[in-house]
Amino acid sequence: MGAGTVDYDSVMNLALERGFYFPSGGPYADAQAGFWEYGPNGVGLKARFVELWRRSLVRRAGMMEIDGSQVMPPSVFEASGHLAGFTDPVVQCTACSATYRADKLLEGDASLHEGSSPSEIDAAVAARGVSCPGCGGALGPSRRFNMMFGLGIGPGAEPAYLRPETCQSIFVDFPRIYKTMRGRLPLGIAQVGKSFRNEIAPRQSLLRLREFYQAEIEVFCNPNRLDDIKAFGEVAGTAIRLHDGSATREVTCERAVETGAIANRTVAYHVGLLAEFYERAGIDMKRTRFRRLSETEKAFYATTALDFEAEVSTGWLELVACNYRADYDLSGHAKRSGEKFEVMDGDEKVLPHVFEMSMGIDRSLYTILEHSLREDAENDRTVLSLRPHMAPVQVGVLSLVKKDGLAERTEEIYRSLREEHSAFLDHSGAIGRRYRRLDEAGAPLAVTVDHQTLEDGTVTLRRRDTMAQERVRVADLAGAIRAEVAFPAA
RNA sequence: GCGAAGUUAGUAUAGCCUGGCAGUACACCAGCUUCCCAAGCUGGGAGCCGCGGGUUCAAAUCCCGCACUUCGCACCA
Repeated sequence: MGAGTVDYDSVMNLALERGFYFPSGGPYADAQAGFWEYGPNGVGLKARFVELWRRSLVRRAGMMEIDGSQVMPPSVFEASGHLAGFTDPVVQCTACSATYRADKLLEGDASLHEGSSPSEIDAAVAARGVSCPGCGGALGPSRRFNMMFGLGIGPGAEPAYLRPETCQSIFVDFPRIYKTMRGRLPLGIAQVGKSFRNEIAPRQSLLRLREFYQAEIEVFCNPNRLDDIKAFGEVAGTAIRLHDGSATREVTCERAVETGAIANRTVAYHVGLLAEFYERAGIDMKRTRFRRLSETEKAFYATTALDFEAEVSTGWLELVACNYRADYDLSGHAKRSGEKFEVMDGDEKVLPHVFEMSMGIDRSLYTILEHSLREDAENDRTVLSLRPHMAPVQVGVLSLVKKDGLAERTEEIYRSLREEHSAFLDHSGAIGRRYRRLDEAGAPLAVTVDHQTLEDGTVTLRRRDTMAQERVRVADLAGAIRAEVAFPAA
């Protein structure tokens, strides 16, 4: 099947029909856009994605994982720069009420800078005589639109915010974790959880949400020892696809450092682990790239920035932002809080630098679905070829026919498997229909009980991708499934 | 936020112009059949027709408002 025959709509349809995800607030008309729910199969896929992330990144690189609060006080976001920087100055036309970003309309105006006040922007609008690009009407006064959701805590409605990224608690907690958990540089601290952004125009289901999952990793390192990574050899030969703005070329992590395409081994090591993780997650790596961001695209804190992107039917999609943030975060929190964020690295006292990998989980799951879905025209079926260790349903347990005690025997086998494996019991309808349903949900294996089972204690084990079957003794079944769905390791 | 088009069962849709019992296909459930790949037969469940208001004896249908979706613009740590 050609890649082009699977598009956004067929993934969306699969998601709705097979319980992967659907809009939140179903029956109510005032449900806002940008909020989606995961159904049973979506939860299963997400759980396995996160488990693979823990194995392939957190545990493999000896990181520590925390789980921080989603609500944080204003001071955190003063220190992080979000209160000042996570806002867009907007102006609205008084005639047609179209809204524009003021800094885009005034691009190139030397009197303005990031964080110009509304009055400075109004002055620039007046001085240059800017009017509405749409209808030519007069522009109203500018205001700042902050993308953070504000909250009122307690009866006094004390201000607080839903976090717009998970990582701030990692920075705030870093000194405590480093001390109490006996950390040593370089130290990765990881967190998976929800973040919230008040997007003006959320679109395309999981691709742009107002409430979404992130998996973030902050690697704290000594800026003087960025090439001092013991495990670098593990990924030295790992290929990554680097995109420099015009061309994409595949290089090994080692070569990327030698040629200066990647600044140091700390960055290259983690980028290599990331690439291996996504390969294991079932994304088609030939349709991915690490894109180097230009100066104008970089976030305001980043000194070097790579976006890990995947090609899907709607275009290139950013899955992970990899930023070298230097000491921006720790020095910001040190200054705002008055606490000390320096730590000892051997006999050297350093304020660690941070390399961040900020992963969008929802987008990653969408990409896995799109890259895994195929139409098998020859056998007239739709197949979700998830890697076996990623599948929300690992094994279907079917009776070929219900009578002569086959149903009862099937249920016994189902009960013996379901605690260890995600199993699905099905008696009803034609066997081919049941196989196809399992194919569409991505179940890699199906066990079928037939009359021979009653005679010799064997069942058939069918593989989703090839439709091939073999006979397996019931006693060996759990082991066979375990081997098939095991998580990969280096 | 702007513009356009939409919103009817799990999914895709007909009906709307011209107001009068909400239908079809696939999917789903049960039974029969069937010893391995969406077969067939019989039966069944499923929808406050996006939400709210108005007109009318009567609204999926006409009018108004709102929400959401898609596409384009704009936006996007």
